[in-house]
Order: sequence, then C-alpha cells, then structure tokens
Amino acid sequence: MVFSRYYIGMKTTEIYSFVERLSELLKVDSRQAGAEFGLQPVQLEVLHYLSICNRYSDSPMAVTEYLGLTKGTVSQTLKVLESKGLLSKQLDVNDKRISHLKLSVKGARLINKTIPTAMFVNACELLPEKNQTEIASSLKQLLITLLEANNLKTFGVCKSCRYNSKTKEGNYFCRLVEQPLSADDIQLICREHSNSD
Amino acid sequence: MVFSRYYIGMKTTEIYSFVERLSELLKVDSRQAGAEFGLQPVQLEVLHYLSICNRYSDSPMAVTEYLGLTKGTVSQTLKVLESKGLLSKQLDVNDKRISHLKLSVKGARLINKTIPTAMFVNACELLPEKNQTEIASSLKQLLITLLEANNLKTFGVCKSCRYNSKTKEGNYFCRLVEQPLSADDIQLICREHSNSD
DNA sequence: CTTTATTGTATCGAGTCGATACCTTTTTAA
DNA sequence: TTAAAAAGGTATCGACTCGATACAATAAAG
Repeated sequence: MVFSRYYIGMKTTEIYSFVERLSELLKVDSRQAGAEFGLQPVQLEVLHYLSICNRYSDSPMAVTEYLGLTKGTVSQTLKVLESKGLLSKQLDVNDKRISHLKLSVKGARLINKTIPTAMFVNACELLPEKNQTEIASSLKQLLITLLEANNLKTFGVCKSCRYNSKTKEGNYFCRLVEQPLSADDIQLICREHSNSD
Repeated sequence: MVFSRYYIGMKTTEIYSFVERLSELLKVDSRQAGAEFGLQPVQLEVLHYLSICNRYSDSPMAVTEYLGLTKGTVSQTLKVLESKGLLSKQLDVNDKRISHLKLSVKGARLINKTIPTAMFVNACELLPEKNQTEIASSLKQLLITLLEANNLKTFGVCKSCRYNSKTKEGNYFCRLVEQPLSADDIQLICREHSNSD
C-alpha cells in the first residue's frame, strides 16, 4: 500500500532521518574496517552473511536476495572473495545449478575480528544493559515492520520459523526441506524463513 | 578507547546486525527512489542534507564532513547535481574560498517527494504512535552514543546547541557566529553543533 | 611578509552496480 | 517423452562512487 505524500507523520520523518544517519556512520566505519584487508563494505557484508546463514541459504542467489543486489554484481563480488582465499564454492550434490559458498578459516577469522565494527563496540559497551535491551528491541520491531509492510523476505533464524518443529525426542525438524536440524542449525538464518507469529 | 575482541557482548552483536540490515534495506529503497530521477543514493543524501542544514553549514566541506567522504568525491557529486539543475552555488560574501549550496525549487520538490522513502512510510504509518515514539527515542540514543563514544561531530539542530541562547526579548542568538537566529533557524542542523547536555 | 591552514577543483585507478546476453540444469507442461 | 519455461550462475559493458593525489586560490598566523 502506498500512502499519499500529504500525510506523512513527523515521527516517520524523524525515524527515517535517524536510520539514514546511522546508515552513513555504519558505511564509513565499515569502509575503514574493510580497508585493512583491502575489502569493500559490500564484500564484508557478504562474508558476514555467509557466517550466519544455514546450509540451505549459502548460494549466490541467496546472497543476492539478502543484499538486494543483482546476481551479476554478486557473482563479481564472490569472484574477488574467492581469489583472496576467503571462501570456496562447492557444487550441490542434488542440483547441479546450485553452488554452496563456504567461508575459509581465514574468512571466518576476518569476520570475527571485524564485525561488529570498532565504532559500535565502543558505543554499545558504554550503554547500560537495560538501554541495550531497549534499543535492540526497538530496532527489531522496526525491522520486522519494514519487512512485513513491504512483503520482503525475513531471513530469520530457524528457531522462529513456522516450518520448524520439535520431535518427541526433543530434536528439531524443518517441515519445508524435510530434514532434521541441530541445536546449532536453528540459530542460523534461512532464506526460506517465515515468521511463526 | 578500543575494547579487546574477546569481550564483545551479545547485545552489541545483535544491535550491530539490526543496524546493518536496516542499512541494507535503506540502501535498496534509496536506490529505487533515486532511480526515478536518475539519481544515486549518495546524491539523494546530499540533497536531503542541504534541505535540513542551516546557512553556516551548506558548503561542500560541511557536506563532506556530514557524509564522511573525501572532498574530491563530494565535489564531483555536486557538479552532477548542479548540472541537473537541482542546486546552485553562491560564493560567500566575506570568505571567497567558501561557496553556499542552495537547493533549487526543483531540488526541494524532489526531496519532499522522495524522503522519507516509500518503504519507511509504509512501515512507520502502520505502527501505533507509542511504538513510533519508543523507536525514535531508541534510535536517537544509539546515534548520540555512537557519535560521542567516537568523538564525531553531532550535526544537531541549533535548538539543542550549547552556543544557542535566548535574549530577553525572546529571540535566539548563536554565541559562536554571533548572529541572531530565527525560529525557523533553530530547527536546522549545524556543523558547529555541540550538545548542551 | 612569509608560512601555514582551509576551501575547493581536477584527474586517475580500483571497485560497485544494473542491464543485458548467454549458458547450463531443473522443472513444468504439452 | 519431449519441448518450453524457469532458475542458478557467469561474462561483459557503461555509468557512477570513492580515495588518493596534485594543484590553485584565499585566509589566517607568525
């Protein structure tokens, strides 16, 4: 639904401005963090995504959807990251069109050292835990509303997905791909995620 | 102060991830919003900044500081915007090195029509006012903490600036530039802004 | 009056990005 | 079963961003 330009609330404008400003700061910070390793902000984001997604969501197309880019751009970015030895491609066993992107040890270490960036660590660690919780909760609510209001994929973790179920033995099972999931699995984000509201 | 990589709280990581995701969404949305007019996200941000800054902060250098870019990049961006008739440059009367960037009617109309972007309007207008207020407040707190923890310029409005004072006639006065300010002035952001805590 | 800092422009190379074309594999439909 | 459509992925092109560097003009400091 598109609202008329004549009825935009003050709060909406305020929220937009804050997010825009945060975005600018993050970009500058991320550029600096990546520069140390000769990486662009987008390349850092790709590595970060691959470090938190599950095995059904580590393909070039999934990265494309997550970052909202075109597959051509992503293909090019991946080529660079592969040539730097930060990730490798493995062909899918069942579907020969699909490849799985796996972070190398070097790639994983780089992300652990880089994200979250210094700027955010400096700031967040200064805040009382209560405020951290409030901020995280507000950000989450804004994000979910944005995704739902615009019919975008949620890319949430399996734990909160409607396809995830618990067996009577206490194990997890995804009813979409019809495969069992481990305790680690359900902490990762999935491109097929759908909120269980 | 730089914290060791071994003591990063869960909440910090969570907050970072949310901001990163919001950032990605904003970028995609902003690209789409600008595409209609053949503008890049950064160009839109420059126009937006010029629409909310005061007359002491509308120079190329101020834009450079605000966006965290280099002056070369900004100079190039401004050239494009000027060639499209969205802004014009006016030399400063007192200091011939400085130019003032003024949005044209076309430029101002473009920003009013474009910002906040459709995606944010769609989402925020769905939220109850109470939640909007909470989110805005959390974002503001995070932003201020980030700026202070990293010694960055605040770019706040004159209303909240320590240099701003009220005369006994009820008028506003900036003790830094030693000039009177109007009621409209004190709603605009300034590159010399310093929180009055 | 000379040195230094500030504001701004011009140019170069590396990289992002969207668009398009193309190839291969899988899925769907006839 | 076979032909058509859809999906995943790569390659290439042009427009643009960006940092770095060099340079010019003005202002401020000594």
